[in-house]
Amino acid sequence: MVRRQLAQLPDSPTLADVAREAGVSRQTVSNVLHAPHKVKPATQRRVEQAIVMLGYHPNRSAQALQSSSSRMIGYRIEPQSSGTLAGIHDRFLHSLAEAGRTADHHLLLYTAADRAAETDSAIRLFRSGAADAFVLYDITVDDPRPSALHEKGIPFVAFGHDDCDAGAYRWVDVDNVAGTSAAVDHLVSRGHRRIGFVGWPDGSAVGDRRARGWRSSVERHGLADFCHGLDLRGPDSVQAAIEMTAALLGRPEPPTAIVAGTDTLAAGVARAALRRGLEVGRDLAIVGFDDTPTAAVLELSSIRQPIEDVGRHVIAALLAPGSAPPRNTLLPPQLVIRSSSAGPPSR
Amino acid sequence: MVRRQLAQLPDSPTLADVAREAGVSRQTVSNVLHAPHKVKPATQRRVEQAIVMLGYHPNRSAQALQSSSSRMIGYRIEPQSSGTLAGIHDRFLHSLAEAGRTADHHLLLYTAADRAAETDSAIRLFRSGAADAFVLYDITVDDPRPSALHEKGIPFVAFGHDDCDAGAYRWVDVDNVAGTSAAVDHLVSRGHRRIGFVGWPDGSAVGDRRARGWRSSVERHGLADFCHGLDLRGPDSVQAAIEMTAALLGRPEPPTAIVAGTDTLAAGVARAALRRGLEVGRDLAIVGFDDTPTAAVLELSSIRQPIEDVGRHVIAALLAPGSAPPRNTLLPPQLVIRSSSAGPPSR
DNA sequence: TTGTATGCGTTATCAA
DNA sequence: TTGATAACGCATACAA
Repeated sequence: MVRRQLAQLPDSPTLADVAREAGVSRQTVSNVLHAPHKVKPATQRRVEQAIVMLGYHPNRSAQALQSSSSRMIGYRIEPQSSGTLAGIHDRFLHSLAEAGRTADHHLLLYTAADRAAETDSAIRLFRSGAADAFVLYDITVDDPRPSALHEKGIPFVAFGHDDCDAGAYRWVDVDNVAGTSAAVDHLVSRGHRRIGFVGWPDGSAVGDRRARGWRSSVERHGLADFCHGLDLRGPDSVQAAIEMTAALLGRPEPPTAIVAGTDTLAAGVARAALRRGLEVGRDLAIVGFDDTPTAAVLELSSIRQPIEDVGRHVIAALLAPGSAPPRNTLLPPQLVIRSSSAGPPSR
Repeated sequence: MVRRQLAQLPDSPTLADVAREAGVSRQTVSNVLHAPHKVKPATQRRVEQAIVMLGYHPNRSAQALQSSSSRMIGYRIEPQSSGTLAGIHDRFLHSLAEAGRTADHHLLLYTAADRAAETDSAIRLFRSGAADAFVLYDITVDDPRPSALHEKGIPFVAFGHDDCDAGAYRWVDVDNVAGTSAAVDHLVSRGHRRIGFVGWPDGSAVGDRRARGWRSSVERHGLADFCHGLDLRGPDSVQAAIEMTAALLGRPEPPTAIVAGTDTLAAGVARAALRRGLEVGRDLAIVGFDDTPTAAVLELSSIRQPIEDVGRHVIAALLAPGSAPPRNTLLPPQLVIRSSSAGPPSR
């Protein structure tokens, strides 16, 4: 009563209100919603009319309390999307939310200072019933989170995986090896033979796979000799890429094409080429990774991750019965060709 | 019992468990948490020990049911962040989540096909008690959402505002006029006199303000004659900016500097300059808007929105008592100077 | 097919 | 200061 007056608006109608309106018991209303076959069609219609008339919506807190399931999926959002998700984080988040919607689940966003705090928060959210399950992303080598959550019996699915404990938890990932591999295939088909790679230092799960894809494809095409020494590593920054590219282009036999581990690096490669007076796409072919907005702006070819599919698979795995064996999923990326890799090698 | 066995793990401890462990009543435990002054220090300690020992966390569903407040803030996430939030959406979302955390509130993400569906979803979420309040962003002229939510008595705060009904709801916004105005000031101080503007067509709340900032500053500096006809508009795309810039640079007296309404447009301006053989920062100065990652990559000067502050203010307004008069907030942006506007005009 | 009783975990009211 | 009881809205087992 008091609340009703304070808020200046009627409280939401409850199951009991609907029952009263329809002249039936609460249980009958509940049955109409959850087991319609148990209710006489006429009654059913009457109840449904009452529901519409009153604008009734089941109270999720009450449902959650009763079922001990909040239908909320926890997701930690980082200050600036890190490494592999930079530039496509938006798409991922939206795809998760969209996939969740179809199953009447919502995303619960939370923040944490670091991975330890992230795990702590997840445990607290789970124990307090605020979230039923979690999505982890940016899985690194020896990531402490999967085992921490597993130990507490907290359901989760990871976007990304570490080869070491790939079987220990459920994950969805994009086939990064196939990505850079396809980039090399593409460049080879354009006539390139000296194809360089600019990527992250060894030791990161994603970076290592992207490097491996480049190497394996180069070898498969029998270009290992041509590409010897054309594999440089550094931090994921424009500046680092500029320096690495300068080194590559300064060689006696410089590469005619460069595959970059990220679009940020690709942007640096392009910048370095321009500074040297080379025209991107004619004098030097470039392929980036992630198909970020920046790649589109710079007209850089790039490997596009099927993020929307990742989101769907993550949610599907999350809502699948936990007893089933982990069905992990590796999704193929797609090469988006733009002008930066359109032409044949000029020398 | 059954659930306990199925899940293979103990249910979270409840208030009753803590009470039993500490040898007190449930109410006493509740008092320790909410009104510690009512409890004898010794009892208090005993209860706190039991809480820690059992790893007790209050059940949020039960709290929500009892208090009819979910401590959830609804936020619609769009497929690709639109217009004004492109490139900085991540930062905004994180700042909201972070600001909410300090008040023990979380973000609930939902999706919707369009604005009508967005409003419908918000109403449903509110009525079902899933969210207490909402954040709206990308407010346009004649935005239907504020009035729709207001009409239903649903609390919300907007990021952005429409001048027409600026007093009708609570909002937080960045001073876009001040942004482009500062950009012009900066360019004038570098010696530029013919300063162009490339922006969105008239009719958008944000775009109009950015254009107005440019114009007012140009006039204030007495450069209206120099800048006559240097104000072009088109869609927010690289291609459009290229075309507009080509037109500007093709004039008998081309501008020596261009302020762009967004970083995307600024990227197009830069591209067009390069195609014409001009060096950005030397032959043509450019200032973008939003300080997106793309601007950083291209070394474009840009107006940076204080998104973290916006998030804080939005949450603060949301959690402030609804009866207080709307205190709207206009935050100043900040010019980030990079090489694209470093030099003086060359001609 | 429909109605009754009970419990989910918490907080507020009231007695002791 | 502490403890018993009711209520929040829903869903389930059970009885009619």
